[in-house]
Amino acid sequence: MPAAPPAVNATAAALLGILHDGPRTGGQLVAEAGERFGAFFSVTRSQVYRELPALADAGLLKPGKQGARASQQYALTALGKRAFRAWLASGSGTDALRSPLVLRLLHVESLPDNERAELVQKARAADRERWAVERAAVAGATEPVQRAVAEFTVAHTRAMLKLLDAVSVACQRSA
Amino acid sequence: MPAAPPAVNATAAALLGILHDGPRTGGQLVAEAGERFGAFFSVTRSQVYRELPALADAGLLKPGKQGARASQQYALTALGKRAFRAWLASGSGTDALRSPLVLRLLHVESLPDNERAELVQKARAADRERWAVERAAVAGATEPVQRAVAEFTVAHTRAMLKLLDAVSVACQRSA
DNA sequence: ATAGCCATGTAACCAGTTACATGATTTC
DNA sequence: GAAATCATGTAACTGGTTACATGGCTAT
Repeated sequence: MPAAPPAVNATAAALLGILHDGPRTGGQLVAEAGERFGAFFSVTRSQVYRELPALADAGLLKPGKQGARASQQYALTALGKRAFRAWLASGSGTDALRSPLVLRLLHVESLPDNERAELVQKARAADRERWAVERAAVAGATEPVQRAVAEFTVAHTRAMLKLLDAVSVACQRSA
Repeated sequence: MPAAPPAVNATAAALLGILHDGPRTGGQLVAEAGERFGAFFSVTRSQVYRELPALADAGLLKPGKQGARASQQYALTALGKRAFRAWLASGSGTDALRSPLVLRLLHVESLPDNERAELVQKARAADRERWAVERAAVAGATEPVQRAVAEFTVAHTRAMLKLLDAVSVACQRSA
């Protein structure tokens, strides 16, 4: 049997996933990661540019042609494909939510009215916008799994909006 | 006007929040953080033990009595209270979700049947358990804000369960 | 041609995680 | 009283973020 592929982290796996659809350059990966799973998995430019050379060193990617502006194309290798498959199967169960915003909301009653209102309003505006984008993604999804994932992100954002509403109401009442 | 309190990160803020209810030792903080907001904001022991001396150095906490087993009590200072208030108001809008599990689900159709089933099953079992705990928390919540937050976590977990179901169905269909 | 701009890539920093040492407490 | 155990605390490492340098493209 072939040597076990090296273990990769979630960020690297995200990139390997995209590279299944063909070679990409760093900037393209950043953009595509944002589009495809920005709603439930954030990836930053710097992470991408740090991972790519490391993955190439590990033999999971093969550097390809140089593009414009010194951009470097990378292509998936066979080992890279196997590393991705291994990551997929190595399910770490559920993953923890970590939301500073909710933490703030828990203590929001100790804020003066104006600051509290601003906090809630800003969060609500941001989430409303997110929500619209995510609903559009649901409408545009054709594959059933992609559609289900899109619906998940919509549900998540809707839950947050509901929370913000409830907090808003609770504070008015206690005022 | 008084000097601006030092900026703190979300982890530190979580601890400062708890310490509003009285002095605590490191271990107590770990336990209480897990109970109070483990469902939406994870805090690990090591983070706590690194933050506490740093916060004391910054003057946000004041070391108190030594407890059993060399455990050190810390109490909130006036500066600490102001730093917490400042953190509360410095709302960074919405926070990004980062879920390796969803990332896996997106690609789950490329896994062999048995591995796919195991991944989905394990996640489902873990989430079902979480869900039960969270619903109990809703039932036990008396304060309206706390209740709304608890309901948010329930909604989040329910959305994840729904996603897992949908993925499961989609895969059966395509098999 | 040149000035500004924007994509690319780099490096230093900060936060989160994992794995390990230490010593008090409890149990036999 | 000795051994095992478990809470406490520490240290090293990995991953995520922020801030900066560089150089090709574009528009005037």
